[in-house]
Amino acid sequence: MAYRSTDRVKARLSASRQRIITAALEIMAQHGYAGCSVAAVAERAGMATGSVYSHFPTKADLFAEVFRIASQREVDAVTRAAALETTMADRITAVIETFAGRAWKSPRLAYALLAEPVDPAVDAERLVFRRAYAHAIAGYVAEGVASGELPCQDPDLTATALVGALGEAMVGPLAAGVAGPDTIPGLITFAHRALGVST
Amino acid sequence: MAYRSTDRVKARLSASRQRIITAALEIMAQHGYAGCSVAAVAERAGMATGSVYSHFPTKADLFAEVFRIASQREVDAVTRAAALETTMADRITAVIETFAGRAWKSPRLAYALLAEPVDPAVDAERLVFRRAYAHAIAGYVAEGVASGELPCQDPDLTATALVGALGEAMVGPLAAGVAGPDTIPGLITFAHRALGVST
DNA sequence: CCAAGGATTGAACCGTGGTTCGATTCTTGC
DNA sequence: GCAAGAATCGAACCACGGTTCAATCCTTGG
Repeated sequence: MAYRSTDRVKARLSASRQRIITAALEIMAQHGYAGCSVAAVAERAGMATGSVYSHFPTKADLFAEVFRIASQREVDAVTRAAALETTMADRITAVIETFAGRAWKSPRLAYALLAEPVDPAVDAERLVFRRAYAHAIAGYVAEGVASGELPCQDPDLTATALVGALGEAMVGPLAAGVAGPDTIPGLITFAHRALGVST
Repeated sequence: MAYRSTDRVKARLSASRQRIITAALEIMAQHGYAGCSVAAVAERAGMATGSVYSHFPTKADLFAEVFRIASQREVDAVTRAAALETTMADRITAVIETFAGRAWKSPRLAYALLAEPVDPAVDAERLVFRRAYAHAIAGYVAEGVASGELPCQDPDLTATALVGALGEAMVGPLAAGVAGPDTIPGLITFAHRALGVST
């Protein structure tokens, strides 16, 4: 019995935490990190500004977690899509289509995750994001090299460069606000060539 | 005679401007944009903080110009190096070696130009920087496609992606502070494959 | 040599937005 | 019910750094 109440408290606590994080994600998707003042997040979460600080020691900590969650979501989507394919070519295609497709659907969020100016502490989390992508892709590359489907190469370097290429090709249009998914085929060709997929 | 004095004043004016810009560049190369408070720049330029504002209306304006100059320098170095070569393969090699080599020599400056958080107004200038690189590369690609040295492709997209790839491959190490020029050969191979240079 | 004009100074100002903290409300256990 | 304690509130606080401006110094023309 004693712990029932404790549990309830904890449940409420994490409920508030959750509300904060959700609010932050929604605002990011709508107005980017720029719109995410602590006050704005608190308001959308339906609480006072100060209350945020009983759940997170600092704004940077809050957004480090927010970025972590959002990034994980993206990476998961990409790896899930890639897992459905068997050949290297198809996997890479799936990676790009998923990555780019999701970015076009939530351009503001994509821009925030990829390139928007943020606190250095949050920026570090973004680096983790990019590295997670690179890591996933590096796995596929290594596999492809091992199976002979791809020429010999440093999987890590290739993957990093590929992430950079994708990011750059997206950010320009995303920042400009104008663009469509019409660059995707070109990107796929580029990636295939870069990896050395036998045609 | 009347204009002699005017000229002298102008000369002094632009001399101060020059000193400010030089100071800003030096501090950027040493401590990045983060170290570039107006006060710090003014001190290194040997003048009072307020004097900066008789030469630039705003900090953002000052650094827009600083970024423009630094970027131009980089792009020039790369195009100059590329111009010495004749085949596409050699040109791309020159581009990467120059770009990366210079970055390794002034990592703090490279990081500032490529990725460090800055005012949005300055960020815009950075976009110009990247596009200038991409534009130069796109020219080579188009040439290569026309001459049949490269397979058919959208030169702009390839160039943009390549700039992103180079940037990403550099920024990680640059941000971490630890790295050497040992990734350059790998990058060159990547770029050659991505462009479709016949081997 | 002297006034006039402009450049230079640097301390004070101010807007922004993250952070704090004492007062208040709500929940919990007796 | 009632006291103890936690969670919440939100207005006040504060640091930071870009910007301003009245006083000062130099140069220039007569």
